[in-house]
Amino acid sequence: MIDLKQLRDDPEAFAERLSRRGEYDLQAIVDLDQRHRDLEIRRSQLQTRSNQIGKLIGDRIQSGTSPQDPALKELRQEGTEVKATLSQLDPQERDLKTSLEQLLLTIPNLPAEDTPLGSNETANVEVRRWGDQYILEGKACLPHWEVGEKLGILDIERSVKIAQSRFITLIGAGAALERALIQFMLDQHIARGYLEVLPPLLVNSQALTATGQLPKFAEESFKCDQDDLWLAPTAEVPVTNLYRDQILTASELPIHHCAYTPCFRREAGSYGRDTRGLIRLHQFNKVELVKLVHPDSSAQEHQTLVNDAAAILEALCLPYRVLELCTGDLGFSAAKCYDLEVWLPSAANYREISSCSNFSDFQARRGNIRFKEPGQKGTQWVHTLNGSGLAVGRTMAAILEQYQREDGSIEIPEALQPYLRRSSL
RNA sequence: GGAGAGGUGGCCGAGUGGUUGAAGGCGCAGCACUGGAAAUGCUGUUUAGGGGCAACUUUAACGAGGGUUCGAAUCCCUCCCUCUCCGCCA
Repeated sequence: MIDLKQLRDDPEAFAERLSRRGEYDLQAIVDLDQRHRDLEIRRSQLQTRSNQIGKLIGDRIQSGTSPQDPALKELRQEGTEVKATLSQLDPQERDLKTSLEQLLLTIPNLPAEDTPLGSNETANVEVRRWGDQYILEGKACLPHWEVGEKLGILDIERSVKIAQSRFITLIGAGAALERALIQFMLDQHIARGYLEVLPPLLVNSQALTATGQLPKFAEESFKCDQDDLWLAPTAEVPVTNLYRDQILTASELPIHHCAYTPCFRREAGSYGRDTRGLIRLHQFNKVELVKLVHPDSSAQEHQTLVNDAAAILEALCLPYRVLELCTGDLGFSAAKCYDLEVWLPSAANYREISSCSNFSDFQARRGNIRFKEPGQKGTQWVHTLNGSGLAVGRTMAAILEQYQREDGSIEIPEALQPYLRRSSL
């Protein structure tokens, strides 16, 4: 949620910053806010009078006046009249407030001051590369799904029978490899101080609204018909919402969580893209990193988040690059975002494997997640950040290609061997 | 699914119509005591919105919504959620 006061105080500056992302109608919000406040002033003045009358009558009765005394009749009369007016203004004000809030929920986060300008992914900025020495140009390489099927470790066709396209079944060593990757990633993150959680995979509308998937992106998630429950598109949703409506103390920050969960996405609008293999599935496994931090340290926490995700790729000797997303390519809730892209030999290109975002106070406002500085008045919004650490299926894809031998067998990365208890597939 | 209990401040927990934003405790902050700390004592400590340069002021909030009343945390209705027991299932 954007900061309404910030918009009110300097609409031009606000509009300029937001326009770096794209076109949004702020005027409707400004107008609605003005109307709402005008009405609130009138309503609360009347309410004051109503409260005074109640108090006056109470005081007189306390000091001995009979409740039936005719002197009270006039006051009662006025009270009734004021209340009648109030009963008209009240719902009007509430309607304005609701409309205002609904509009506010559709406005994306402001990009950070230093987020690179640009309207689409071509303007993203490469920050660094790692592992160039592992990239073998011109290496003969089967795409991971072909190698996988040849080895009998993944089954795409039969998965369609069970569910539909974009679902996959892992078999034998494939299942074990996926499990080993999950365990390996979690162990790495836990060793770096992240507290593991295993949250519910179904989340309610309030939770999705807090992290920003609702109301605008309802078609991206699977919905349960009978209940107000959705299949979580990412662990970001349940883990961040652990803290919804909470007031933390400053000393509890930062909070670092890691979580392995399956993720469910409808991938509406991506028909025809990445139709083969492990890259784009309706259900995939992911280890997620989630942070709740003090605003003062949020930029630094963002850097370490990226490093913690990248550490997995380095431990697996998978070449990658880091992109900083431009304003036009930023996700709805993000103020700043780095993508990690892993090298996929079959495509001879980099492919997103982690997205590390700083949401500043945007999700905290929507989810009402605050903290208190001991001894100080009032509360502040926490900053939330998260990133994949990593997308497990895509990691598996990268390994099946990067570690592919000429005979089609797969070498197991050294770091993973203790988990899989074998050195090749 | 059947029966019962309950939802109050950062937390626990009192409170059944009139200065109750709400006793008490915990926690937290300040002060005193101490070489320093613990313990102890005293004092303070809800949040959100509006108006105001500010001091300040006003409104709202005791699960949610509605009703009764001049006045509701307290009475009535509806809904939601949690817990316990029974049944069923993993």
